[in-house]
Parts: sequence; structure tokens; C-alpha cells
Amino acid sequence: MATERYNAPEREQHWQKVWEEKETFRTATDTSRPKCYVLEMFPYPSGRIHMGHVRNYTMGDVLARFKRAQGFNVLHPMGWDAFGMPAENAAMERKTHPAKWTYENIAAMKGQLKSMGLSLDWSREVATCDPSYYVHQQRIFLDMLAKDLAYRRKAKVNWDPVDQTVLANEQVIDGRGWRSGALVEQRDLAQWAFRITHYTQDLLEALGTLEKWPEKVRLMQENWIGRSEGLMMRWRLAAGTAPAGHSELEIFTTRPDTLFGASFMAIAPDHPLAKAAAEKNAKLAAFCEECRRMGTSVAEIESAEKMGFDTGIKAVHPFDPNWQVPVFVANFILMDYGTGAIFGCPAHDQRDIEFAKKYGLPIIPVVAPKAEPRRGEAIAKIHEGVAFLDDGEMINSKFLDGLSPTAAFDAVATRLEGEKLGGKPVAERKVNYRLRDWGISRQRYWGCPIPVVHCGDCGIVPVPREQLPVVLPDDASFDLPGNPLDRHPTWKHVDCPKCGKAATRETDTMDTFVDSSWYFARFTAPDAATPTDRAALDYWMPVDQYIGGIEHAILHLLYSRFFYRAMGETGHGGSTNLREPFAALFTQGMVVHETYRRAGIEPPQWLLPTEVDIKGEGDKRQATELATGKPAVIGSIEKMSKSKKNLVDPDDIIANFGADCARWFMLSDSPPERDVIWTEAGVSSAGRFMQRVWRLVDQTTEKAVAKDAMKPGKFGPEAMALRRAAHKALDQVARNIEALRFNVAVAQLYELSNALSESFGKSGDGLAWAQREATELLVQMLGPMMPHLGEECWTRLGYNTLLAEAPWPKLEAALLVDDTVVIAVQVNGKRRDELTVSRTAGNGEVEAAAMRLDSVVRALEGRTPKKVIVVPQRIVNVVV
RNA sequence: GCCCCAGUGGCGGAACGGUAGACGCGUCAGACUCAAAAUCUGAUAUCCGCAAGGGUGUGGGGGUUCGAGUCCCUCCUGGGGCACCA
Repeated sequence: MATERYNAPEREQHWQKVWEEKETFRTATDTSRPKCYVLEMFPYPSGRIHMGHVRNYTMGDVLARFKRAQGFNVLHPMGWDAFGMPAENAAMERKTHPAKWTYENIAAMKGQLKSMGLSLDWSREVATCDPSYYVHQQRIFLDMLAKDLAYRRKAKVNWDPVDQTVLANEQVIDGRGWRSGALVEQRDLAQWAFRITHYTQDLLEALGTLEKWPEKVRLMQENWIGRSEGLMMRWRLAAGTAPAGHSELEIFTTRPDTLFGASFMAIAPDHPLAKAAAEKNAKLAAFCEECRRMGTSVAEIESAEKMGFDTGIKAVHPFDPNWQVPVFVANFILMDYGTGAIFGCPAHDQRDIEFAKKYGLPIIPVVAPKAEPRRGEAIAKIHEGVAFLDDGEMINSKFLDGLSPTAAFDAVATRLEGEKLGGKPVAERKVNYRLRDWGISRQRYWGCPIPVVHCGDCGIVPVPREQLPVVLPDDASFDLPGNPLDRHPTWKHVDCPKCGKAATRETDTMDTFVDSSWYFARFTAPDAATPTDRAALDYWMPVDQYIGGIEHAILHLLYSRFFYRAMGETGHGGSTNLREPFAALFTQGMVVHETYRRAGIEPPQWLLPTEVDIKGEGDKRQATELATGKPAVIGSIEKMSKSKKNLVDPDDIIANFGADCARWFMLSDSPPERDVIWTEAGVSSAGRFMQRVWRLVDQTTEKAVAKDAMKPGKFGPEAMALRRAAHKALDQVARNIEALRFNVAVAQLYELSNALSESFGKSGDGLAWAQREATELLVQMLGPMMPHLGEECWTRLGYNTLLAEAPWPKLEAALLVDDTVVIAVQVNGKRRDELTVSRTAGNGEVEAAAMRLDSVVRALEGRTPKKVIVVPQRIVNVVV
């Protein structure tokens, strides 16, 4: 019988319809069964899915289908992270309403996701921009406000003075607004924040319990929280040098041991002392103003050239009243960290040493290695401008000399704790954290409204619960920059819920990270009248496997960890004291692709891969913009992103090769945690494999035994070899799916396919039965990865059930053990030969056999072995 | 600038501290074909050699070990994050 080619696009639609009609993937809360909650980070509805989504959702789907086959009640939901800037930008650019744009995008992307054949329970779909979702977020917000977990404070924003609007960091390019080109300023604005610092210590300590999180993510979060032990220390300001009302300067330091190496003080440009000094010093004021133009991002501030301005103020050294150090305003000191002021010890801090060199400040080594010549070398290096950061012994430090830095730290702390300045101790020990509270105010339209009212008499008044949700007005205008809510003619004008007088609504909306900080909890009971349903949380939480991009390693994941704690504290958690929402985390690598842009235009105008034509190979590749025929620039390979437009539309592949093909390619080559470069070759290889499986199934129906044939009593060597290969694959595939090592699982399936192909050219006792067994196992193992092909093969193999509902096959563990093993034979660690021995052979027996080998005798060159190391079933190493 | 990660054939990558290069791609040779596609078979790290065999090899340098791609130190290169992109 000649096989027709498997028509993937056509059959995939068929099977998707079958799953939908039978509601195969609908999940109910069923406490009688073990649960498994598999979640992938939900997408931003940009309009089209890209290969990154395909990769992410395929991984989750494989796991969901595998766990379902293993008997778990699997929750695998999907939704939309639907608020955010792009919708508002689209509104400005294309005169379409953000809601319309977003919902159209959702419809389009939902269609695309459905065409991927994901085993999702679509009945649980949520969109964060839907009032039915954000009403609950507003409820949680009010509960957090009542518990003082939400509060208002001043915080800095990027201010575009021309457009009169707040800019996101990504909208600031080289210090200028992306539309207006105006120099951006820092501005202080009253803004809402969540008190994430309330949980600092807990968020830090609980990282230790997250055993199924990647070590690197835990490390990144640990560093982000940034616990440091140090000294809060007050320095007296020399009389007559400081502005009126400023008699001391409070600093935080982690290196009080280096106090005798202090050569300057540095304060942030917006430190109160700097502001006071700037009032009477125009040049200083100008310098501070310049610093404010650096934008608000730490990356910009810290990578800018180190600059300072001597205020003329002097600080008095706590151990020597005659020793005064100058106070500088410096552009690299952040007001948000510690007290916004430091003392600089150039010899033992690289940043300080560069600063000192630039401004001709003294550099005094106070820590050095104990012994020469290393001590001399270290001191010489310091004078060359390389700070000494290692441990050692105190020098040039009076009563600290000879102590270790740790002991010196204690000595300084103890002494200064006992001394007084203005009636209070000069210093106290303090644990400081880098983590700051989470500013959630956004001066934008397309976000969840913050449900409070500002009343002239009553102050901040929460919107009464029965009036929720506070809904975004439909008739906002997007033709101008700035916040459409703020300039809306009527929306913000309301009566105070408390006193009834005219008042105004809060026009800030919430950071979209808030939306994504609890959607996983909402999925467990998406129709509940309250934000969460306790019983559903108790059963489903925590998420058993969370999968998403490494770019979310810090913010989204930390915010979610915080939010789940806050939900517990405000009565929206489960009945257990579960604080961590994600039991296991997997961070997939990104899908990367080249970037293309128009030649000779700044700022860059990016082009989609489909907008360019590429000719040539290797170094001679050249791109042309299709629409204009002009040459385009081929840029670096970067993560696929909307902003760089280096996206590939998976629709083409799904339409031409099938979703299974795209899925298989995404799983095959690259390890899932590593970046994968999208290529066409990989796709065609996957397509070939699909056809190959199809032919193997066909051969099985022709040559192997029929379904449910009696198992033979005797298997010849050919049949045994195939059975071994099949069960070894079954063992390995299960292990590797469980560990999310899909590329290795895929390789096992290739190997099994090779073994099966070869077997069709052979004959032997029981082989026809083994072939059927191997084919069925192959199809069942493929099922989670290529589900449509799996169903089609399953039917062809004679089953009238759904593979998606079939249990995972049982392993015959006895088939995993071979009678003989091949072990390597080394002489002095160098492989010389190999040896096939019985699996149960004793060490002495193996050693003797190894010594008899020609290759070993030759390599020994007559020398007598000193020692022979035998690792059973592994290796023999002869040492001479 | 700070924090984190990665580096293995022509390419993507395998490899409990124990035979480096599984598996896939590509390439070459062959079979089938009027021809092509598809499919099948074989070869394929590199250097010396007709071969047998041997040397060298996991970004560079050093170390621990009987044995290092794997552990330690150090350097180089590439990537991610840095609090208003999501």
C-alpha cells in the first residue's frame, strides 16, 4: 500500500475541532485527584504571536499533556496581559481606541494560539484590561490601602518639558524625549507605591525554599534585594562651611573599617544638603541641574562619566577633630540608596579611586596584605589607580593597625556607638537593603484605574466597594501627549464619597506589573465573585511549573512573590499559609533573530524580516528593503522584540508545514534554557521527521502484528534489541520531559525511529510484535510534542480513543539492563582501548582482561603499573 | 558602571568527575529515476600516514585529580537585567 503524505495543516484542523467538541482540555477542581498546575507567562496582545510564544507555550503544553497522561488533573490556562503602552501608542498613531486595538489583537492571537493545538482550558481565559478582571484588582488595592501596603509618596519621573508628559525609560533616548526630542528632566511627583519592603527579609529568606527555581534567578533576586550590613554614621560639618541649619551629614557605609582612608564625602545631587548649598552657589545649582538631566535609570547614572562638584563644605573626621574632608556632590550617588551620602575611601573602592584621581584627592591605603612582597605590590597598584578589595590587615589606621578588616569594622562600630554628637550616638549598626518600594503610578490611560478620590477636605478617600469598578471612560482623546484621563472633560470630576463635595478622581493608573502579579491566582477560579476563591486556591496553588522568559527573572517574579504575600495578608489568599506562588520555575531562552533597519537614518527605523530581501551568504550577505528597493542594514542578532521588529510570524509555518512541525522544531535542537536562533533549515528537518513517522506507522500496519496481538513467549535477538531500544527511549523521554530537557527527549525519539526503521529490514522471533510495541510507544511519546500527528497515528494504529486521553505507557524496567557492558581502558588517563565484559564481572577479572590487551601492553612499554583503578561498568585506568 | 549567565566539529547541540562529539542539520559519495524531487545506504573533529596506528583537541592561561567539557583561580568574547517596555 503506497502511503500518502501526511497532510498536517488539514488534519490539524480536524483534531483541533475534535478536542474542542469533546472539551478534552476543560479542567474542573476535583480534590479527589492529584493536581498539576502548568503555567506559561501570559502574552502581551501585540497582535501576532511570535516564535518566542511558540517556544514558551509548546514547552508548557508538552508538560501539561505529559502530566495529563500520567493521571494528573492538569490546570493549563491562558490569558492576556492586556494593558500597556503599545495600545496607547497605537491609538495616537492610528487613531484607533486602545480597547478596540487590544481586543482585535486578542482575537487574532487567540486564533493563532488555537492553531498551535495547545491543550489549554480556554474557558478560564482572562484579559487584564477587562473590567471583570480589574474590578478585583481594585478591590485588592483598597484592601492593601487599608493595611498600609499601598501608600502615596514622592518619586522621580522622566519629564518631557515640551510634550508636558511623563516618559517611560524606553521612551528616553540619549537623554531626550522620543517624540519631542527635548532634554528630559527628573521631576518629583506624588505617586502611589506598594510597600514591598515590608516583606524584604521574608522575600530574601524564602528564596532558600525555592529549590526548583534556577540558581541564577535566586541569585539575581538576592542581589536585587541587596542586603548589606554596615554602619549608619553622622559626620559633623565644620562650622562656617555648611549652609544654615545643616550641622551634620548622615551616611551609610559597609566599610567603616576603612574610615582612616576617607578622603572625601559624596552626596546625591538631590540630597537636602546639596539643594541647600545650591541655593547660594549658581555653579553648583547648574551642576545639580545637569545631573537631573541624566534620566532616572540606574544604568544611565552609573555608566555615565563620574563627575563631582566641590561644595566647599567640610566634614570633620569622627576620630580626629583636626581632620576635615571636602563634601562633593557626585552624579553617581543615588538618593534612593542608604542616605544618599557616602564617605569615599579611594584605596579600597574602584569608583572612589577614579573619582579621587580626577579631583586630586588623597589616596591612603588602609588595608594591605600581611606580608611582603604582596603588600608592596598592592600599595603600588593602588597608586596606579587599582583599588585593593581583598582581605588583609589594617595599616595607617592608628588604633586599628594590625587588625583584620572585620575586627576593625567592629572596633569602629563599638567606639562610635559610644560617642555622642548632638546628644545622639555618632553611629549605629544597620542592615540596609537595596530593595525599594514598588512605584505603581503611571500617568497613562490604558491601565487599571486606581480607585481613590482626592477631596479638598477629606484628603484621599477610597472609592466605596459597591461603586467598583472604576471604569476607564470610552471617549478619551489620544491626539495629544499627556494623560488622557487627566484632560478628560468629565471623568475625573466626582463627588467625594465621604462628604459629598466636589472632588476629583485619581487619574494615575497602575503599572501593568500589578496586573500580572496575581493572574495565576485568578485562573484557579476565573468566575469567582471575589478576587479569589479560597477552596480553588487551596487545591490548585502553588503553580507546579511556571515557564517564561529570563527577562522576567527579577521584576515580574519578585512582584508576584510580594503580591501573593500581600493577598494573604488582605484575606485573598488560601487557607494555608502558602506564600510562594511558583513552586518550580523554568526560564526558557529567548528566540533570537537578526535585526534590520533602514540605512543611514537616526534614530534607527527598524524593518520586519518580511520587509527585507536578503541575498548572498556569509560575509557577503546584503539586505534590501522590499518596498523601496533601497539597501538596508543587517544588524546584530538580538532577542525578538516589538521595538526592534525582528519578529518571525509563525502563521506561515503553521499554514505550510503544520503546528506540529513548528512545535517539534522549537523543542528539538537547542536546550530550552538557552537562546535559539530561528532558522528555516530546522523547520524543514522537523517536517521531514513528521513524514518519516507517518511512514513508520504505515510500515507497522503492513508488516507488524495487529493491534492487541498476543505477546509471544519468545523473542529473538533482533526483537530483544528493538524492545530494549523502545523501553530505553520510554525511560529517557519520561525523565527528560519531566526535567524539561526537550532537546534530549527529541534525540531519544530519533534514535528509536532509527532502530525501528532498521528492524523492518530484519526478521526474527517476536520481531513483528516488538515492532508494533515500538511504534505504539513512539507514537505515545510523540503525543505531547506533536499532538495532532499523534492522534492521527493513534487512529491509524487501530485505536478509536483519543491519544490525548490515553494513559502514559508502562515501562518494563527489566529491559533497561544489558548483560554486557563496554568499558574504556586508559593508560595514564589516556584512552587506549575498550573492553566488553559481563555486567557482573568482578574488578579483578576486569583488571586482568585489561592488562592482556595488546594496546595496553604496547602503551606500557614494558613499565610496571603503579596502580590500576577499576570503576565497575565504567572504566579501567592503568597508572604507571 | 553594577548583578547574572553562556562559550564543545562547517552549524544546533549530547556527555552521574570516567570512551568528547549521542541526535539533528549541512556536506560528500553511492542506490533508485529518462530526469528531478522525495526516499534509502555509507562517510564526515582535526593533523601526520597508503594503511595499521599515532599526535592534537570542549574560548585563552594556570591549578586540583589516577582521570577535567564538567571542580577551583584568572583573563577574553557574547548575551540578559538594572526598578515607567512587557
